[in-house]
Amino acid sequence: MTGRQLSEKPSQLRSPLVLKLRTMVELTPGDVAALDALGSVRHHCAGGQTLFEADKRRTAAVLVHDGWAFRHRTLSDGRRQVIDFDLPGDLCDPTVFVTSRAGFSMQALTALSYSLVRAEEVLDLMTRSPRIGAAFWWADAHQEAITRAHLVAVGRMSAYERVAYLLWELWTRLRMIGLADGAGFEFPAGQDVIADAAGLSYVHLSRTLRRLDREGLLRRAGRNWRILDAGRLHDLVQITDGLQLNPLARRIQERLSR
Amino acid sequence: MTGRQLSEKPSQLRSPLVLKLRTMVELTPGDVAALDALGSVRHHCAGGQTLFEADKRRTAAVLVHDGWAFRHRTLSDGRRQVIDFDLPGDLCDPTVFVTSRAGFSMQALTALSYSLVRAEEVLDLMTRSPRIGAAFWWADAHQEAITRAHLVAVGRMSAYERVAYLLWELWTRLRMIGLADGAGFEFPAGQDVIADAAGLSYVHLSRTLRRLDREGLLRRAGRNWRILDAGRLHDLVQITDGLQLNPLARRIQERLSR
DNA sequence: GGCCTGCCTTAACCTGTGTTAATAATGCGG
DNA sequence: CCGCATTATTAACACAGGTTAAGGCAGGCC
Repeated sequence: MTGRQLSEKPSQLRSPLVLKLRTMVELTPGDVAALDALGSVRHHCAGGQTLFEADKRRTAAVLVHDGWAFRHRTLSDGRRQVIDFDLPGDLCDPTVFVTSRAGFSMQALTALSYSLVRAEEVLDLMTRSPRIGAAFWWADAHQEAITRAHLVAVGRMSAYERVAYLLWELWTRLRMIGLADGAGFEFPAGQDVIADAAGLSYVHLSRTLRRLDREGLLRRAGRNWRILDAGRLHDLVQITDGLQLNPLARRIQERLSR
Repeated sequence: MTGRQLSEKPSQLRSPLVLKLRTMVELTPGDVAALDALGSVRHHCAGGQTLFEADKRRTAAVLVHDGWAFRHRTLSDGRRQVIDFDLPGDLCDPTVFVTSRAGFSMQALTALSYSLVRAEEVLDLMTRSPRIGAAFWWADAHQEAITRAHLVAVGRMSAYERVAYLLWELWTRLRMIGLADGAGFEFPAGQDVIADAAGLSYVHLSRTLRRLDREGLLRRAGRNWRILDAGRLHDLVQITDGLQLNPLARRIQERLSR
């Protein structure tokens, strides 16, 4: 829409990748330009499309610009665990830069606009700027924290708590990128997918959502979900680390920018 | 024991950190010397000791030289999920280099010999050598893969499969570092800890281990566990990624060493 | 050697979640 | 606005795994 300018673009027009990495590591204008270039070629696909599959070789990460996707692993008999949802600005997964095979499959949930970030380009950038290396590593660590909390939820929480946890996580992440407000958010996933994320059957997920409704925590109208009682929801959740951004970044930045 | 020599030390005397990182990224003698220095101060603690706690600030990672530890997250009512076991050579967790608070607690399982690797030192090293940065990042990505597979196991596998999965994971990792052979391994954890790793009650874990025994897959004598039928065990497991080392490293190395 | 203490095992029982299947919404193309 | 296909809900039932509690066994200590 707006032409590229020589000076700083207004941040609204920045690639979501830059916005995200920049929250953690202070980037020089040169870094920003290099990162912007990474996300410059846009691809599109329809909802339901598979972007890559587990155990296949890969040389590029997927940077989501617009739409939702999810990553999952499916066992030979069809049982499926959704690892995580991917939102605009998410890099799925940064691990590809140091690893050659995907540990999971990735599928678009809605129509998706994305870029492919080639591992070689990132490694080149790393050589030139340790700040960029740290920023990508941080993005990876952030995902790791999310996965870890997910493991705790699935391993040790009841269905009710687990679903609350998932809602909380998504709501928090969406608010961070301006796609949700204090009231709630649009959640484009079907209950089968949500159930596979929570490690529940879709029947029990439905029961559980109904209970959240009945008890006044959540109200749904189609894909529009409203949080009615954030306080009680948070009480159920307990683990909220892995979601908050992390102030050590300032320290990293000082170290690396010398 | 043996004095430090000017030339290459025999690899048996190398820090397990170097051995591990080197499997992935080709390191220069300078890199190796720098990494060796990281693990030079040894600390010791008794089994059961807590090394750090979730949500507390940290500035150093723990590098295990000898003994077992585990990382876990405990909910306010005492329910506990073991995230992972830490074996000699493991860096727990590399995430600290880009993150300021632990997402979990760490506890020694046996008497432990370890070093503290300060984030600042690693960041300094990264500035000097992108290879070292990539190596640490890889170590982090490797842990992430393990956690992810663990999530799938806990979320979507039956108790029987899940325990098989855990055994397989530990056995594989122990063989990689020469602490297990084709027959089995020493597993110093009590059943309460193993149960919390599998996301099961210790009673059901006991039942499940008995079943593995009854069906001829596993035989235990105290802490000594022997795998009797690796083939059938592997069939139960399905997911084995995250365990194999990864040949992309060669590519990284080429890129970074120019 | 006997006791104590901390595991591990077993049994009986209970409950949360899965399964199957029928019904009700919802959304979509014509 | 109707009919079809998909997705969500509900109900009835089954079962994996949790809970409680009672032994058993081994190792450490006096």
